[in-house]
Amino acid sequence: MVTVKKTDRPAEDLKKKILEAARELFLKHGYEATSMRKIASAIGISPTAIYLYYMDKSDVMHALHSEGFFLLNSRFAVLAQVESPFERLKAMGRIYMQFAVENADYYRLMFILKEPMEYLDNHCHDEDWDEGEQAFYALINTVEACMQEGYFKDQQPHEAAMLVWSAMHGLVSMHLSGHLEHITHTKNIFPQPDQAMEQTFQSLITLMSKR
Amino acid sequence: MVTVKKTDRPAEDLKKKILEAARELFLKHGYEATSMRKIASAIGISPTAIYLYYMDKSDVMHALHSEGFFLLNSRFAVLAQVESPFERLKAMGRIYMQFAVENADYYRLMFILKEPMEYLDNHCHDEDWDEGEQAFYALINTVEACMQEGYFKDQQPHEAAMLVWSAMHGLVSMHLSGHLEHITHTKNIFPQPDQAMEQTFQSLITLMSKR
DNA sequence: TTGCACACTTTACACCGTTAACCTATGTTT
DNA sequence: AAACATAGGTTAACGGTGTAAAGTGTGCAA
Repeated sequence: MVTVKKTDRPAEDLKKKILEAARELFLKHGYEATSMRKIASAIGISPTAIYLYYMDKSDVMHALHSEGFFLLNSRFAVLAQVESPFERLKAMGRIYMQFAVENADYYRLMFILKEPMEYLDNHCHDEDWDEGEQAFYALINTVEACMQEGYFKDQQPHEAAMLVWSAMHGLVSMHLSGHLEHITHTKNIFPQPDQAMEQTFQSLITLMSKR
Repeated sequence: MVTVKKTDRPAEDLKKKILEAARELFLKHGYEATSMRKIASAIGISPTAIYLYYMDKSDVMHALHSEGFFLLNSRFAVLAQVESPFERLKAMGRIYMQFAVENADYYRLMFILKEPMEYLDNHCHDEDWDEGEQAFYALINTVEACMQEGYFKDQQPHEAAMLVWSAMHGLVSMHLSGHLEHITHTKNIFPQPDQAMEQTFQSLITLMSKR
């Protein structure tokens, strides 16, 4: 028989439904509020049925983890349009920042929570982080191009790239954790506390602009 | 009777014992592995007895949170010896980095985990974060002094200070989460992956050195 | 002696991730 | 057709979590 089987893989069908339910719960209520039991009841199956398709909770979350990197890289795609290296670097930072704010839970899963990282360590297939590494390579290349225009003098490309990433991650994660707002709101340090992240980002650009 | 009562405040005595047990468990096994039941059994009381002295788990953890800030500020004390503003800034960064590495769990509790922050928001006594804000003021002052020597040109002190803190926090938290090592080890980007954090720190100093 | 308040325990509830055992419908082999 | 095997679930259970409510014993005051 050569006809396409309707129910070729009902299994994979349920796997998708599980992931969809997990994503919906995760994006609505965050990591910890997304339990195996809730995922299961959302699609009307028993909690243990999930274990037929995923090894454990961290495996489910890892699937979302990968989705996040795909999303981020999709956003980075527009950077190909930006010719000037330094402008590209700035745009990259802005996209990164926007992604983190608009997809806070994804960001936490990708860069802050340790569970997906532990999954990678335990099940040791590194190809899953390829999307992440790919983005980092793009950053290094952009930094390298900036150096040819006189930026980041006396620096190594990979070190400068890591520095930029660190600064952006630090800024963004302090915003997401509430520490940034806590500091900027309680005392009269920042004239416009609401724009603390934006202003700090500008400050980074100013610092990097020096040649 | 004017004699000193032996059991003047057995209550506060037990409160201390609870905190000691919590600290020991926390520093040995981390936040999540420190449960109310384990704390209780460590000192031979029932789990619910803790609730006579602390509102909930986040309250207990908040006590350790405060300890962490006290510890960090103690380390910062030596900075008074450093006269040169820029040298002081560098030393501040190094101390911050060392503190994070040597007291990873404290650092997570202070700057990454959201539970202690939620406690502050819910129980709204801001004086607890004073130690944290104090440290940030010290950073602003140091940055301001650096500016008088020509550093951080075209920047606002509070913005530059926030930038420095963001960069340090980003660097340190990516180290603690394992992301930094993951990136630097898997591919041959960094010649000496083990010193990735140190080298990125140096890169920050190089960037800040420009006047 | 009675009564009461304090300090703590016991019990209980509603969750959690995960394992092991069980069921049942479908399809295949004998 | 009858027996069997397997896929694709289920139910029950274990050991854990934070926390609320009710119960208990002891010391002290009236």
